[in-house]
Amino acid sequence: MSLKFTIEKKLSNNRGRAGRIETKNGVIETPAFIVVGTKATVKSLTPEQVKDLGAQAVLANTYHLYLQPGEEVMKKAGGLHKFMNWDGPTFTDSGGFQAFSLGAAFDNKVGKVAKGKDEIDESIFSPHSAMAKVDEDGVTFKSIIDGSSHRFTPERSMEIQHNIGADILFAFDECTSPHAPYEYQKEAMDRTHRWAKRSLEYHQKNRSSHQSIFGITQGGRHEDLRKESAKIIGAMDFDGFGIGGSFDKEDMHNAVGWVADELPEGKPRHLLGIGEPLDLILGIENGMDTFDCVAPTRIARNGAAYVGSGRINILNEQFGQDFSPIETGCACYACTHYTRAYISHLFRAKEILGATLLSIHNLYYIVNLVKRARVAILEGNFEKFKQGFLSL
RNA sequence: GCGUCGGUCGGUUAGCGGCUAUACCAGGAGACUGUAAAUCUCCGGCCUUCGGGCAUCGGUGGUUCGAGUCCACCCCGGCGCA
Repeated sequence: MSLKFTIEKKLSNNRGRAGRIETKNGVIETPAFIVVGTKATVKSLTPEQVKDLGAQAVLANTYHLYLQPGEEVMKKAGGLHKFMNWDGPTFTDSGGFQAFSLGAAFDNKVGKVAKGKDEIDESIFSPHSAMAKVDEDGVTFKSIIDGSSHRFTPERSMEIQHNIGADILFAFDECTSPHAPYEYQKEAMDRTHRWAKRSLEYHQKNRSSHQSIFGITQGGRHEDLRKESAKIIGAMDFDGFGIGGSFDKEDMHNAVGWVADELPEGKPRHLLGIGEPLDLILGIENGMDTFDCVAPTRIARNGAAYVGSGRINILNEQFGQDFSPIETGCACYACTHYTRAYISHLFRAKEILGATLLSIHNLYYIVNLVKRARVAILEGNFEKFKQGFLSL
């Protein structure tokens, strides 16, 4: 096993812990927010900017890099680190999320996090779309670039991930819709377990020495499924675990806790695709070590910035003549050099620097929120830290 | 002065006798959770008991069951000729 995980300190009254993941390409001090760089780039930022704002690792995507530029280019380039000039640990997601985003989510425009049980609507669920069809052996995708057909199986996803060459890989899974009925959640979960076994076996036979694999647990919003999945995946010989699938917003931290209790304590746990401030704090409290999420960079490109415990839309009329920083007191590059009025102007003028500056701020905000949680755990005042955040 | 083409939301514009007058941009607001996303949604004349109701296409008349659309005159603008 090429990855080393050590726990430095645990919360006395809850599941949270601080630790470190050591990879060939560097250390991740946990809990940590992993920045998403789907196509081997954190959108609108250079790797130096990503590093300077405090990020420790990036996560790219197998589906996207397979389509463009293709695994041969990734391999010839010497792997993801060299190709994108990222000096640090890297992850690749397996393409399993695209089974959802291009499948059940594609036609209905639904997210993986439902706002509450009242929002669940099984009538808008269908397991497939014209863009992604799941069967027992794998997923047939259409290319989002040119519509051509492509086939992912667990073995194929792992092969591509080996060629991309990240440090931490994810087993191929099926992410389902929060609107899927219980029966389908169970079906997708059972299939994900079979795929996990196949992913692991392929990986163990074919991996490069520096590469580790995380298995992904599923189970949607159902406690029995979540626990069952964590038990089964947790018993497999993975280097760490991803917690995937859909959630009830209000119940997410509970679901994460159910899973954490079943997973082996000595291996790292990554909460896939979760990254709103409160979700991060509750996730950490409930035993999650790493996170990734597109939200900080996506909402940045769309003009929103994290401040305090909420958000502002920089395009709002009131910021046009507001010459204060995005957030007073913030130490990020954007806040120490630019005003809301300037960034608002950049967005109105459709100048790309606006996206860059808000991305820097949002990533700094999120990365540092998680770092502060780590420090709080190490210093034994996590509860105070959490209450401080909640009172904002 | 004559001829000609045109005047529809802040701008550009569709509509060429019929039912709810288009679309894009600018403006206002909201959403975004393992990136289909520098994207998407909503608002934008007045009144409303939220079911709707009443307006509106430069102006005034007219033709017609019915006019942004056809006719007459007027106002304004572009172009051409004097």
